[in-house]
Amino acid sequence: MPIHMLKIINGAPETALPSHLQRVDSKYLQLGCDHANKYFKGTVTLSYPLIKLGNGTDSFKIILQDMDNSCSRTSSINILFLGKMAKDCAKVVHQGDTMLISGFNLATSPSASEDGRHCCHLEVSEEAGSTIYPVAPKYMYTPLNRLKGGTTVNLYGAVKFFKSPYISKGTDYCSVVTIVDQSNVKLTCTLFNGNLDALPKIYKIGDIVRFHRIKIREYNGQIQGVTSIGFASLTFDGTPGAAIIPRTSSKLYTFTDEEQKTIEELRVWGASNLSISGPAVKLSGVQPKLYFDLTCQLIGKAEMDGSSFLLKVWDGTECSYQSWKVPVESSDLEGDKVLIHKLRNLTVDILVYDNHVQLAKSLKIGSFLRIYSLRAKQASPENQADVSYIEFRLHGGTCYGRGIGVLPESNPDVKELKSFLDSLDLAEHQNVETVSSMELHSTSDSFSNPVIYLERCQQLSVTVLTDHQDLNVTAFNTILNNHAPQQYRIRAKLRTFKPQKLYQSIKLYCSKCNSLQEVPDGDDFDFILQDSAATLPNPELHNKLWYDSAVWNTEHPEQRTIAVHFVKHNEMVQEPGKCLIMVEGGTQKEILKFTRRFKGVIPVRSTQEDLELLDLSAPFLLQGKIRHYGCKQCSKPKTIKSLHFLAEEEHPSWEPSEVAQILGIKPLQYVFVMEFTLVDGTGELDAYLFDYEKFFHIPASEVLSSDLLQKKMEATMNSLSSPKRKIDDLPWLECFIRSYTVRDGTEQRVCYQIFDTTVAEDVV
DNA sequence: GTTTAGGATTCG
Repeated sequence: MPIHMLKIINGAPETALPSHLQRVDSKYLQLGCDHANKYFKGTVTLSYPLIKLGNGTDSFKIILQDMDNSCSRTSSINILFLGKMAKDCAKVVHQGDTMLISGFNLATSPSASEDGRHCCHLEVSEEAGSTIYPVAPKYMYTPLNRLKGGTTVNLYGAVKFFKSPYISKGTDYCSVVTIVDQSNVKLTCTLFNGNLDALPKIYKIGDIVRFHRIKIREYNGQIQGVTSIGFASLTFDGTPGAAIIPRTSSKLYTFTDEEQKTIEELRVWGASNLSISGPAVKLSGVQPKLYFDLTCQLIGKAEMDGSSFLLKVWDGTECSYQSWKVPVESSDLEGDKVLIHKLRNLTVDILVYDNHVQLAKSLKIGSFLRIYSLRAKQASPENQADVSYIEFRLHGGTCYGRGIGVLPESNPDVKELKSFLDSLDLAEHQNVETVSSMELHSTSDSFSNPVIYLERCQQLSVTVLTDHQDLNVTAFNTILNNHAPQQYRIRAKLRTFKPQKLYQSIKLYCSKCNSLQEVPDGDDFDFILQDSAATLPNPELHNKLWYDSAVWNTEHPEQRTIAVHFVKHNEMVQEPGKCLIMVEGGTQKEILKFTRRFKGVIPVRSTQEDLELLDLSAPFLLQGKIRHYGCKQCSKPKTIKSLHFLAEEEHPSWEPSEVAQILGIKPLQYVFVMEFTLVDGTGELDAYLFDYEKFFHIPASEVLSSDLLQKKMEATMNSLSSPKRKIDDLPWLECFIRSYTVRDGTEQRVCYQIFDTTVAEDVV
């Protein structure tokens, strides 16, 4: 390249100039003289547009003035750049520039009589062996707090914000850059150029830019910078101490030692005055609801519709969340199909929209990209809040710098990414395939086919997670190898469950002593009632201050005395719907009749001093169809008298828990206890369901007394699993499970329990 | 020597 930048310090150009060259005064530029070891020095007073000559050669004409002999008429001379040099110089030569030219041809100027300049002109071309030494002008840089509208200035600044060049609605690329300097004043510049390379190559907040010939003007009361003719820029990495390598498309630029100092000072200032983000987010670290910049490699792309475009990218890490797969015909996908399939667990699909489509189309497979302000959106199919996955979208517009930038291979981040990608053992990320490829030979079950397995992972689950949405799905083969206790999110199918007779799943649980017991059946209650009927009601205990009593005798089928005590409120017996009663001597049938009319029924018997509760195998309270039991081990029943404290409350609610507490009863809770045998394609495990009502959306307490609820539960279980259906046809369940250890004799065993999981509403 | 955009996210 015969254009050599000349470093000029204190106006002395000789540093980089070959020693054999000698300066020639314009008056000695004469035909017939030997100029082989001469150079001409001049300043550009005028430049003409680049034109093509009749023979197709490019030609660029400027006028150089020898400023040291400017009084002479011949000090102005026409210079003709020809061929490639014309093109190169037309881009970089500006009025006011000073340059040295050697190896030129001298020819008679055809226009000398009209323009009054030197009678010869210089022809400058590669063919002639010309070399140009532009002289670095002494550029002045304006601090950002000294800017005035209507001027064209040179600036230095640290990048506070930028939009990577994008295709504007006009004819050019556009890049918006906000810079700031030590004056803490910022300037937003709107830069246009039809040539992408002419815009600054900014990759990160904190990069340092140098703008030459940027126009300052006012817009909406604010100062802004805009590109003007001759705009040029240099960009430097903003990391303090990093090598100072200018990024520019310019073949020709000045750069002095002094400027190195400016850059380093700005770097250091920026490091503590700009919000420079921490380590870049990798796919493995992506969090939902996040906007982030992704540095990645493009491995596939496909046109979707006019307003969206698919990019398949990877960064060598596996996204820790399930990410969406955009359905696309293989034939519509550009890229190496084998590679795309091989990397399918490591790639993510990104849909880019609107204005980004055009740029996306032009991206080359294999190129390294930085996608700015990419949205990681957590999404779920309708009514399936538990099935969440991440959608990667680059929304339309350029807000917050949203866009796509192509990074050169020389970029340090790209170098790092490349060597990381090269170091990857891809087999590690294909465990699904490894496991199933063996199984594929023995079964056609698509459950073990990796592709279908992955597709299935995106299918709806019949269960919903009520918490821990951020947890990732863990495969059974991992869980089964881990130590307890841990918590996992799983995705599996229900191969079978116990008990098959669903009513047997209802148990009574004491949260104090952790005991589980069967729900007593009606016969037990009958037996206890009969036993207590042998004790006659004590008349001394009738009609107390806080209850009224009614007593009657029955003859058939046997002789009995029944006493009903109506608990009063404000010295009045309340309407039946609000009234709690205590019953002595009744049968189960009679008591159940009372439960239909009264707020609550407490079966009691008389002692000499007070009424007391029956044996705790009988319910201590019946409300509606629900029988409330107490724990025999943990309860210390008190006499019934204590109940009047509740009766005196302003609005006695007769909540079972309150009744229990005042009577010294530790109430038992109804629970579903089931064992689910789950399979996920990588293994099988048994997990207990221990649940009051959340899982089935049915209170365990009500199931035994409701045919309807039992049918509902049966229907639910049928939809989750059925021995008649193939495992393939069974739906997915997404659950949280926790592992824990139990001592089984001398051995420790790991068990699993389902929690924070419910059956999806539309399944029930 | 025009226009583009002129910072400030969420639909797909």
